[in-house]
Formats: sequence, C-alpha cells, structure tokens
Amino acid sequence: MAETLKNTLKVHSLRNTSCREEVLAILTRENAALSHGEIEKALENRFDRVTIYRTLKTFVEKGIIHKVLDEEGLRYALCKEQCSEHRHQHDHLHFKCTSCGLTSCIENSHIPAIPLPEGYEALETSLLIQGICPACNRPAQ
Amino acid sequence: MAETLKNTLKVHSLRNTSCREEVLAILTRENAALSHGEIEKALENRFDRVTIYRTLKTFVEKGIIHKVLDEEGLRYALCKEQCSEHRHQHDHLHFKCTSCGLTSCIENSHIPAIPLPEGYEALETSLLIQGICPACNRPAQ
DNA sequence: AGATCACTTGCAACAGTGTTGCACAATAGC
DNA sequence: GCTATTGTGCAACACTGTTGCAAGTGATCT
Repeated sequence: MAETLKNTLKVHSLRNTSCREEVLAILTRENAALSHGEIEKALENRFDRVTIYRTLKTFVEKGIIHKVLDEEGLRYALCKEQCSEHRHQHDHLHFKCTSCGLTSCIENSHIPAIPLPEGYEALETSLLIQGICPACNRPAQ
Repeated sequence: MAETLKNTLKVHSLRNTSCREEVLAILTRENAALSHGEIEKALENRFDRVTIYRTLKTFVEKGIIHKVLDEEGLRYALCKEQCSEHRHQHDHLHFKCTSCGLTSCIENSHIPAIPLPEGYEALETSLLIQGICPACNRPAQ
C-alpha cells in the first residue's frame, strides 16, 4: 500500500516525504473530496498548514488530485482516471449528499453535451449534483 | 428604473435602503455574476463590508439573487426566472469565459437529465461551463 | 408631522482560508 | 557520506466571511 503511494510520487517526479505520503493515503482511504481543513485535522497537526497547502497545490499541478467545488468551498479528490500534467480529464461530475455532507466523484457517468446558445465555445465542464447518496437513501436496516 | 428596484424590495418585504438599492442596481446593470469584493469596489466604500455581506445574504434568502461558484470563489447573480423564498429555480447553468473572465448565467439552455448510478437521488444541479464567450469569440472587427 | 418599533447599519473583533519569503532540514543521486 | 536540489516550518500578511452590540433609519399609525 505504502509502496503504491511511494510509486505514485515517483511517477510524478516528486520526492517521497511523509507529508505527501500521508495526504495521499488519506485521500485514497476516504472515498470523498476533502477540504484543506479536513486533511489538516486528519493529520492531527503533524504538519504545518502551509506545507499541506503546498502539497495540495503540487498534487493538483501534477494531475494527481483535482479541485472540487461545492457550496462550502474548495475540496480535493484523487483523479482516478489517468490525468497527467499534460493530459487532464476535464469533465468532472461530483455528487454532494445533503444528508451526510460527503462530496464524491461519480466515475461512470458521463456528462451529456449541453446545448449552448450560438457563439459559446465550451472547453471544460464541471457539474455538481446535490441530493441523497445511496448510503443515506437506503432505509435503516 | 429606481422605481423597479424599490418595487423588487417591496415585493420581498424588504426595507428600501440605499445600500440594497445600489447593490441591486449594480447586479442589474452588469450582466454577470459578481463577487462580494467586486460589488464592494463598485460601491466605492460607501457601505460597510459587513452590510454588503448581509445584503447579499438577505437577497439570496429571498430568492432575488443566487450564488454562483467558479474556481475563483463565490459570486452572485440576479435570478431572472421567478424565484421566491418558497419556489426556487434549482438548476443553474453558468458560463465562465476564460478570456474575459466574466461569469454569467445562461438562461435559455436546459440542463439535460444526468444518468446517475443506482441509488442516487438528484435534487439540485449546478453546472459550470468554462470556455470562450460570444463576445471574445468574435474576431476583432 | 411626530412618535414608535422593528429592522438595518457600522464598528470592533474574531475565525478561517490562502499566499509569500526566508532559513533550515531532508531527500535522491552520486 | 557528500552535495545539490527540493521540501518544510515559521512568521507575517491579505482576503473572506461571521457575530454581537450600539446607534441610526424606514415604515406605519395616529
């Protein structure tokens, strides 16, 4: 496991440091988009705020994670599809559950082409759907 | 014109104050989503930051304006469709031009139904398309 | 027009978010 | 192990957004 993480860093020519490894581990473990604050909390102050900001920024630049916007602000989630510095999957579909509050990526749905008025040229599309996720939708058993 | 604005406030049982009237005037004049900072600047410090925050919050609650999220943060735009405190148009399509930087609402396009995996229940959809707007797309004449 | 009362505003203070510069520390490659 | 390069922690700062409170203003009634 830790080997996989180290490898991810190596592939993107990033040095293997404990902060990077742990941020990556947390984002892998939680299957949801996390904010800087949530990550900081999960790391229990073992790293400086600034270091975490820079780590996230680096990861976004390298295409390891991507930004997710919801009403509460900016979050970050792993890019599961093959993104790289040069080739980045530009259409993101995110789902925010209004019940449990988790925001996650929906991988296997594709955003249909949106008809735009004359003259508009679309380059990148990001879609946030709010509603109830399967876990919260299921009646208690 | 000012009469229309006053009327908008009255309809939503809000007191007619110069701050509210001017914020409304700016959002009506600019055909784009504006951030708190941009509105504050447009008002040339004639009102306190806090007052503007509260004005925007009130307008959102009354359904006069709605929030728009783009990569740079939160913006606000007029609700052109009939929104009210109780009935609110929940599907928003926004376009951010990466050339001129303006974010605006696209009124006449409808977001198609997005196929979601089993178990997800969609309540509200917001879509941000980034690209080139008609004004920037047109070759200089 | 003036009094009244609820609603608004401005100010002070604060918490959270994100950035930069710089000195020191750790890593990868030899 | 040594060294160059890359990361980290700290301090400081700017910006965003919120709250409590005292003072001011608008709408309503007489």
